[in-house]
Amino acid sequence: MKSPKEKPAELEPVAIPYVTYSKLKDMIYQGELAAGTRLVERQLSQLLSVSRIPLREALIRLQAEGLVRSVRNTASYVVDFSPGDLLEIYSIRRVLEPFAARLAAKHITPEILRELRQLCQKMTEFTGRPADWPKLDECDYEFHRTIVHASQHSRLIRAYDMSQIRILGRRDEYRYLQTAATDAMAQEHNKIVDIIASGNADKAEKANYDHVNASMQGFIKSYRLKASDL
Amino acid sequence: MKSPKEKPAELEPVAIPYVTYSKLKDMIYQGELAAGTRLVERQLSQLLSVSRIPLREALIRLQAEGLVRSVRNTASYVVDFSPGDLLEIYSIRRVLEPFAARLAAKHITPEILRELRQLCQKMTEFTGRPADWPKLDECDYEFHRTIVHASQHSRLIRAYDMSQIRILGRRDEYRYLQTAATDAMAQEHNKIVDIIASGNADKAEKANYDHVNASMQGFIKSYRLKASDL
DNA sequence: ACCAAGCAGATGGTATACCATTGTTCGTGT
DNA sequence: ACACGAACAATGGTATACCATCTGCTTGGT
Repeated sequence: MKSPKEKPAELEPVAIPYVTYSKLKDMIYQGELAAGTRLVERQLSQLLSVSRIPLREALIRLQAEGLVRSVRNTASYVVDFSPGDLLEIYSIRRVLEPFAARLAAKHITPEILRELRQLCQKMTEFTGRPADWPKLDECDYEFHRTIVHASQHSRLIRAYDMSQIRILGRRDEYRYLQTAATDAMAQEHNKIVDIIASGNADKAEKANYDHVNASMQGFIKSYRLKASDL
Repeated sequence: MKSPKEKPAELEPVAIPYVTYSKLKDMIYQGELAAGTRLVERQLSQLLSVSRIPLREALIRLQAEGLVRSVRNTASYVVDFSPGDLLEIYSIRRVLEPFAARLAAKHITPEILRELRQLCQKMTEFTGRPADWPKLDECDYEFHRTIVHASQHSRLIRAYDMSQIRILGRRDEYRYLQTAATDAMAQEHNKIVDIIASGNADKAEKANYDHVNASMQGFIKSYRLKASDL
């Protein structure tokens, strides 16, 4: 029960540096802070109504995560992602996600399963409608991220979260997506959930590999990249 | 050529927060800061002759890297690694390193190759001598880390560096190592280098997988763990 | 007209000081 | 004797201020 006397102010139940970090991260992924933007500390701290200390902590975290690049005694910049970077991201996904799917198949719970099915359902609302493809990509990211977290493998989760995978949905390379491809993607997601639900680790691993690989090959084709290095 | 007039002091050519971070990291991996140690900021900053600001930056980085755990408004502690954690580390190695070996086989240069052979050579000095097995483990780590860096895959490198893989050499679980096993390990390293030198990506991937898997199985056996989850 | 040196403003880096929170100890009342 | 609470000590969190460095512009000389 609450104490009868009023609490003084209940200042900030969550840590200021964390919300600052989250806000900046969202601003970057939402494109509000475009690639290459110079991040001026005093300016940003004023914008977010915090002082420079917690702001700097947020920047350090973003730097560790590879979203911000800092030049000593000069400035920090929002990193830019080249097609080569995106290929790197696809290739690391192709390594991490199948393993995550394997573990998820072993640790799956009804709650997570329900969450995954909801994300699948939500995704079907956006298929076939080009205008909604950014939302579809966000949905795609959430789906795979959920599987990774379901792996309960802390280092795998950290590796995943530090790989800027979410940026794939921020690019306009979904121009290679065809209406049919979005439907296929949704169906593949359903298939992956079914396999995870069945507990078959080997099949889950392969299904997730094939799924990512398909996206990656589409991306390569769309950008006419050479994939021989990966 | 140097300027004729004396430079004032040439204060700190490298960033203070970075050397602080490096020093703390080494102290943790060398066991100088044991698992569970409470890290008191004022105390540590005095010990390392820096102020709290750069020290805190170092702590933030270590926290992001998973070597330090911070409790809000209370303290930071050096993390402790359970056998389950070590198993996690082996399992993530088994995912990351084969991919790294695959890429290394494609990007290998004579310089890197020479470095790898040197590390192999250095390792043979320690095989069969139980007293030197900690050094051998450090050598082992350097070897695999070099391959990972040779992959030239920035996200893979970051994932690897954030997975506390070096801690495997800090544990005393090399009690499962037999003299014969250390020789086998050195020979496997040589074999991996040869395969990478040959440029055969598939074989390099498999060789590295088998190598890590062997260590992992030895560890599982030694600790009587169940490996079914991984 | 162009280049270089230096000056001034902007900005990141760090030290200090103060605030907030937590944990502990000591004292008081039942 | 025990339990509760109040004050204090220790310590992490943050704001402010100052220092160092970099940048760009201005000015003076060739």
